[in-house]
Amino acid sequence: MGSLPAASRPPADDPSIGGSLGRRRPTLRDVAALAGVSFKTVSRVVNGEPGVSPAVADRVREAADQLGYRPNAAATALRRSDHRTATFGVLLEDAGNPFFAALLRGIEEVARENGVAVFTSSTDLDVDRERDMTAAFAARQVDALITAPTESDAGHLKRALDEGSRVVLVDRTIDGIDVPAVLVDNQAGARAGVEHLISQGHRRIGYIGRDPLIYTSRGRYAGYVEALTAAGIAVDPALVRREGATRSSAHRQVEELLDLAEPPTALFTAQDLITMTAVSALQRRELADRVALVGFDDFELADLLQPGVTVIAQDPRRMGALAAELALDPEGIGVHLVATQLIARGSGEIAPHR
Amino acid sequence: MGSLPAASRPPADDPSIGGSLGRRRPTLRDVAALAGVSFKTVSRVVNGEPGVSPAVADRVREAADQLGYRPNAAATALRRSDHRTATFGVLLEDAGNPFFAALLRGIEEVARENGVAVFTSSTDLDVDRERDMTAAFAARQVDALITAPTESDAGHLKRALDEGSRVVLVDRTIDGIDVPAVLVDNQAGARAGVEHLISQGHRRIGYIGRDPLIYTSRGRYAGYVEALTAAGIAVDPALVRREGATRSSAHRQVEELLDLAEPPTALFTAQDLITMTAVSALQRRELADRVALVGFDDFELADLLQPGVTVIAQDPRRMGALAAELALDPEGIGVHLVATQLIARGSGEIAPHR
DNA sequence: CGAGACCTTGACAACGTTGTCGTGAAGGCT
DNA sequence: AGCCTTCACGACAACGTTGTCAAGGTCTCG
Repeated sequence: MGSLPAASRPPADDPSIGGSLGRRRPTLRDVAALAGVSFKTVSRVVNGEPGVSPAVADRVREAADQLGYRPNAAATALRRSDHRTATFGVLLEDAGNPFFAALLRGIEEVARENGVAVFTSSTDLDVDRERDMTAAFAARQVDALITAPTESDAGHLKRALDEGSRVVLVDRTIDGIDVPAVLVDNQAGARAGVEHLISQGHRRIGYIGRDPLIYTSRGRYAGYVEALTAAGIAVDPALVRREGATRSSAHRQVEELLDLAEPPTALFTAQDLITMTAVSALQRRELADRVALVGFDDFELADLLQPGVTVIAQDPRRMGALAAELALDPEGIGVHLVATQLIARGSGEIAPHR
Repeated sequence: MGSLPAASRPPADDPSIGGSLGRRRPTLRDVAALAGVSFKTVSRVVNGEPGVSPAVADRVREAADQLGYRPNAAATALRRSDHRTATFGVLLEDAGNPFFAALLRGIEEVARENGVAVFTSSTDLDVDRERDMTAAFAARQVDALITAPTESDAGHLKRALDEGSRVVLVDRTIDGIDVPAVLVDNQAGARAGVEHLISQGHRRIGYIGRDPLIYTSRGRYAGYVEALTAAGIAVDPALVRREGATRSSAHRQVEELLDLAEPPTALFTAQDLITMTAVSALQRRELADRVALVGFDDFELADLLQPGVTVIAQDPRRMGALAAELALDPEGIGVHLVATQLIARGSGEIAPHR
């Protein structure tokens, strides 16, 4: 939205200094000198503490505006007894993946509304990187670390807790640590998706997921098994692929299933990138209209493909917002489940073909 | 060894390795006490400064490891004469948009390799939000601010410069400030896209862009005009829409063009979201095979749509990496152009229909 | 009109680190 | 042997802020 430039406050009216270099940032003492009070009084005014007469407070505010005073965040963080920094660290698998990108936006939104700045980093499921960034964020004394942990020990998170940061898990949880979490019921979601396929008459349903080390992968596979079992269909290991976590591993596994002598009549794909890979493979083989497909995670353009892709949609933005609220609330606790939703668009409503 | 209450501060000469909660973070002094040296010596070892004998250095490192010492970032930032914080601020339009998400990943990558933590925020083109977050990042003394500025005055960026942060522009530039920038030649890219349509025989080519306040919108429109003019085709204002910057404004404008009594035979869409909107509208009207389409920005699944969508692709990840390198290099300077590339996938190769 | 309570303000220490300088010991040179 | 340099290390100030406490003034009330 092209909003017009709003009224802008000019910085210090100091045209004398042409060179931008070397100008020291004004401190409490500078403001105090200009206002003719002690620097502690300025501190009080800036922080809205009581005990300053209105007249003095006005004078101080004027001086602060004139100099363009801004508190030094490092000094504040260093000195405050509660060690609050108004900063979160967010550690997700991949900020480039639309699911996590939306999740990040949800966090950002709530953080901004509360004056909190957000550190971000992507782990790409690399445990070392995760540990390094956790340490980097903890060293910067983030008030909270919001993370989708890679499966490993929780030591680094415990340590972050020890050092005074809150920890909130999102999308994934991990044993050995008791912190609030925002999750979806992966098992129920996947079960609903597979049941949807079964209700179309499918009995040979392929499953393509990611490494069982990933928390979400386990739940989704359990939902697949549960749906089949409930329908009296035996789980055929030949139709199950759950290795790796990359595009190329997804690609390979999709091809493997379709290359079977007796290929599945439907596919359940357990993540957005896998679903896209499956669409690609089905299209290339001109099977998009013959093999049914339901994917976990909604994604952009799913409705514009031919056929539209039926998905189990999450609400990552909401998950992020919820996680941020838990991070803000010192009393925040417990596991919060966000609902999934089946969105039928065509690919999941294809009847079995041989 | 349980000092239970958190209120009192235990003397730090307690080398027990118990995982007690609320444990105060060890400081230089704690390590020094354990190693039997002065805290300044520990500081030297930690920072790899010379002037410490190997034997003492080993002893110090051992003590630091045992206590799990980590430097306090706030104290360092406060005290250092160069005010480096090993922190960047990144301010983009929308971390949820795949273009900016990839750009962010590019920045993250380079930052991580150099031990730099990254603050992120999305502006949604809101000038106030942009100013607020710039201020929030500057208050935290980021070493560099990497931003795709919303069109407005550069005052807040100048001020960030004044306060000692480097500023690097990415994707967009702005007048009144002389800082390094990573851009693409929007005009040349758009021109190539429109020429591609002209070469298929199109002469009624619609243009759907965003508010001209956005830097990239101006260049892309100029490329459209340039291509038409070079081919001797008059620019027909009836075929041009460039208002707003939202999905709904894009949607409305696409519909308007297609509703014309004499609609265009081809569309040039100046941004990924607009392109997706156009695909959606064309599909709904069953015109996807009759109206040609070239879009600026590549996007996921563009090759799987029917027809595949011809685009002018950028390389946002590389743009981000380049911007981060410029941010790291105190000598970094100048405008860096990253090439665009036309990727033909079908939609841009449709011949004119009436 | 005096005593106590309250209000406003300032002086000062402290947070954990880096930068500057001093000091004593060891080593090199004539 | 005497002097100067170098080396290893420590003492201390300083960064800009918040927390604690005390000083001085004003107000209330008996």
